[in-house]
Amino acid sequence: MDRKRTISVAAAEAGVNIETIRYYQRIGLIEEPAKPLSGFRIYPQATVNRIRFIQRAQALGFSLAEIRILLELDDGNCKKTQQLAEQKLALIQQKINDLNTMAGVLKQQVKACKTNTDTACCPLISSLNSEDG
Amino acid sequence: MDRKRTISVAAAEAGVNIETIRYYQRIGLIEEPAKPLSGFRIYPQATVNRIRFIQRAQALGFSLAEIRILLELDDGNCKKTQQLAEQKLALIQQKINDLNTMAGVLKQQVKACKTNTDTACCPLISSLNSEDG
DNA sequence: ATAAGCACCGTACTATGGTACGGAGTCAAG
DNA sequence: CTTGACTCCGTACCATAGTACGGTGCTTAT
Repeated sequence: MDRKRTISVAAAEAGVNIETIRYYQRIGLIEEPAKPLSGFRIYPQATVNRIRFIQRAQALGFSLAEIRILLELDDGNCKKTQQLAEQKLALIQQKINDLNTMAGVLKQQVKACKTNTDTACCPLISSLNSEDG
Repeated sequence: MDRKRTISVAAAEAGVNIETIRYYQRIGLIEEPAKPLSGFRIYPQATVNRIRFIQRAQALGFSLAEIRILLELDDGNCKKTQQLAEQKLALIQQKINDLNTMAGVLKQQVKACKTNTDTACCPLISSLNSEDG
C-alpha cells in the first residue's frame, strides 16, 4: 500500500515546508482537502503539482498575488483564459524591459569602472553620488 | 537667510517621506545630525545627496542591505564596487532569461488556445493542471 | 505671548512571504 | 495499550521597507 500523502509527504514531494502549505491554504492559493471525520487530511497529486507551479512562477519573479491571477486562468473558459494569459504576457514583457534598462545602466557603470585608472575614485559611486544634473 | 534644512525640508529635497529619513537613521543608513541643546536638527546637503544615492541604487534593484555595503565602499574602493555591480548584473540577467523562458511558454499556450476549437477545454488550463516539472 | 505648525520620539501598524510554537488530537508500531 | 511521531489549529514571530500615530516640546509669526 502506498504511503498516504499527508501534509508532510505532500510538502516533501513539492519541496516546501509544511508551514508553507498551511500558509498557501490560509491565503486561498491552494485548496485544503476536506478533513475526514477522524484522521488527517490526504493531499491529491494536483496539490503537489500546483505548489510546484507556484514555486516555478516565484522563481520567475512573480508575487503570490500575480500567481493567484495566473491560477485563476483555471476558470474553464478558454477565451477568458487566453485574454488573461495575454495580459500576463504583457506584464512579463514589461518586467523584462525594466530589467533590461537596469542591466543597461549597470553595464555602463561597470564599463566605466574598468576603464577607470584612478582606484581611489569609482565612477559607479560617483554616478550615484552625482546630484547636480 | 536660507531656510534651515530641517527634516521636512531635507525630505522634500530628497523626494522622500520624513519617516523614511527617520527609518534610514534608525537602521544606520544615514547619520543623524547632532541635536542642538535646544531646537531641531539641521540636515547637511550631504544627507540629501546620500538619500538620493539610495533612491537611485534602489531603482537599479539594490536592496538597502546591498546599498549599505555600497556606501561603505564609498571610501574609494572601485574594484570591490565593480565586483558587487557585476554580481548584481548577473542576477538581473538571470531573471531576464527566466522571464523570457516563461514568456515563451505562455506564448505557446496562447497560440494553442487560438487554434483550439473546443471552447470548454482549454489547452492552457490542461497544461497547468498536468504539468509536473 | 499665544497659537499654529513643525520636530522629536517611541511604538505600532502596513504588506509580503513565509516560519515557529504550544497544546491537543490521532495514527501506527511494538 | 502505551509511546512516539505526526497532524491540526491558532497565534505569534522573522525580515524587508517603510508608514502612521499620539503626546510633548520647540519655533515662528502675528
